[in-house]
Amino acid sequence: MVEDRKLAVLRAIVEDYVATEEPVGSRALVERHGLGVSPATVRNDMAALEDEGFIHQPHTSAGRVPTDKGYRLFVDRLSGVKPMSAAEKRAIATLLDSAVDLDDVVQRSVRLLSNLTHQVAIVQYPTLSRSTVRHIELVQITPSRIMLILILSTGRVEQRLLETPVAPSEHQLADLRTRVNQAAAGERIADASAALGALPDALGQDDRALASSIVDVLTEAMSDHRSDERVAVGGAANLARFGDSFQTAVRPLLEALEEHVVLLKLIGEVTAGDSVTVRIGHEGPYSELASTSVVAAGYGPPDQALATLGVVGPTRMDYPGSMAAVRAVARYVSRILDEGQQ
Amino acid sequence: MVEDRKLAVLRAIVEDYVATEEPVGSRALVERHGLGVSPATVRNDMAALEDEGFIHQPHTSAGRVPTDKGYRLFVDRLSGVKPMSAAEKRAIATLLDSAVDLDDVVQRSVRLLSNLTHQVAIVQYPTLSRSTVRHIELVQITPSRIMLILILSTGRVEQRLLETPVAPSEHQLADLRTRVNQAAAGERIADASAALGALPDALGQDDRALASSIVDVLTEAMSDHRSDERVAVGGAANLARFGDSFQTAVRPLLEALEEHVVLLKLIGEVTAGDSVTVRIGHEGPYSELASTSVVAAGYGPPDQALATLGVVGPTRMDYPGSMAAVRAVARYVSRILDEGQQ
DNA sequence: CTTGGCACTCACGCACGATGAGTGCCAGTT
DNA sequence: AACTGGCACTCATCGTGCGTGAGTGCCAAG
Repeated sequence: MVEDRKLAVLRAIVEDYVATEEPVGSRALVERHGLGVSPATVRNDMAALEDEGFIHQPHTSAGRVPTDKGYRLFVDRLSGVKPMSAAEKRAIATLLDSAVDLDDVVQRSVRLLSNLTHQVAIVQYPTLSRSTVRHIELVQITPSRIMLILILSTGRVEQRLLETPVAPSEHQLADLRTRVNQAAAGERIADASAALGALPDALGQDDRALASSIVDVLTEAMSDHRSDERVAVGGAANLARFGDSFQTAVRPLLEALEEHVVLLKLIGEVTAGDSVTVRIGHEGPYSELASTSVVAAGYGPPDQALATLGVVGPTRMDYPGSMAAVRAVARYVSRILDEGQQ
Repeated sequence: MVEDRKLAVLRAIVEDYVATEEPVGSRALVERHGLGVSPATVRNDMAALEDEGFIHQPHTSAGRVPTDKGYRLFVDRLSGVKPMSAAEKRAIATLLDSAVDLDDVVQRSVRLLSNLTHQVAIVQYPTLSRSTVRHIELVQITPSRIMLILILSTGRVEQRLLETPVAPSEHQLADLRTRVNQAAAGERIADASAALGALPDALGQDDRALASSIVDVLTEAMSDHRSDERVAVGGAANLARFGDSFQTAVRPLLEALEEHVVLLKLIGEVTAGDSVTVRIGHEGPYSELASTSVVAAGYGPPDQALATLGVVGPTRMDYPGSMAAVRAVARYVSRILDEGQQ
């Protein structure tokens, strides 16, 4: 089928261009890949592919380069996900298994992803919104200061310092500790906030002021969007491999890497739970990043994605490999979190 | 004095080169700066300066460029610290004053420093070693799991999860909580570790196993060097301004930015408490970073530096401005920490 | 010690032509 | 209808040569 060969040609162009970083010509194509036709035939196919917008030549008498549309077709229909080697799987497992806490898991994942893909890796910390309250602790630091510690099911710990005008008694504090835990422990963030909100009214005059300031701080900590926006970034040194187009491509990306909100928007909008999402060049929300692609996946419990992770790189990147790495890491992290939570 | 003018010429060369990024010639010098002599005179001085190793010409018929030795002399004797403007001081104060916790202070400082200097900023989190234990909390999460929370005087909170073979009783846990706090609260890390180590022996058979595993985890958390190595990095986008020499200068730096140990070594070794340390080019410990300079200062209580912060940039950088910014931020952070601790 | 003058060096920019990779098209073959 | 060989054409790249000018070093005079 001629149509099949055209797709094979596109695949070959993408693979060669990704490998060599140079426009690929008809002769080189037939030599490197074993398509059993002559360069002239390939040229015809190339002309057709160019008409359809899948490839593009930088200038006359140069080879062809895939367009964003070409990469899209490649990713959707021509590539599949390259399976990870057993050694890689083992490396992932052992590295992540030896993580000691949530922060460690996230940091190791970033490192892992950037090492596996040789690209910039981004891992979002698990969001608060879907997690539940595991425990609330009130600790008297000084007579006029209480530290509130909020422990969530994901293992995240939020702490807040509270100044009190009058020093509460030991007994009073113990009572409050019991009450807030009864109200909030085991509940989802949203429900816990509501339950806590009703708490002060049920108390006597003496406790009410203290209780309500504690509740205020706790609800603030729960709704704190700062935590939702936390991400870890790694492998920025791989940007040095960008080759050409430093100023046009690397600089905006470096800037984006510091704007965590931007990063989250890049990585986010992952559709289903397990599948890997690929966003190619201009498909993304930022025009400055038109020459970068994003490969991302959600992680967390099977039914609900807690957060996302992924890699960012030039549109000319190894999609099958990156997709495989992202998917594998996402799965392992999900499993680790699941075990840690039981 | 002719010697004085030579120094003035050196200063002018450094300033112009920093500003324009191009080798500076004799004519441009006398025009831009008001030295009341002719280009020929300046040329003589330049020749002398070159003989002494303070400047260097990339090739015949090009202007002069400062050497590391030239920058060193400039920093030591010719520049002084450019005072911050009132507006800048206010910006620092308001930004840092509105930080909510230790992490926030550090993150705001990084942002501040990189914005003020247009360079890569690095802030080390306060070290554990000199801080004291404020409180230890034991929280029963599930029957077989205890969460240990270690609160330090710097505001840092370390948490560890502990699996217990047998579920301790509520009363048992409360007793242990009291004991560990009696032993450790208020003590320095090192002393607290020692005091805790002796604790299990003073207990009855039943409690001893549990106590010793708790103590083990706590001492591990206290001696955990991971925490000592934490740093925040910001302003990496400023690397895009490096102009030439991307591969030679930016890449190793990008790599270093991910190796926090390397960063600490770069920033560290700050001599006195308050003064600003400058390390120029090859003076640093890494040959790959020969074309970068570091401006750093310690912060913390007046007598003892808790940690360091600073900026990293090309040897061709605005030393007076950077030194001013680093010093100002270090002072403000010290003050904030001091207040927060009282 | 400073200065004007002068010869000299050499990076930089530009034009020019040769080279060759790669293309598009067409006529012939299967 | 699909493939192939041939051929003319385009054009980026590279090396060469040359003019220009910024900048220097040196020297003799002030």
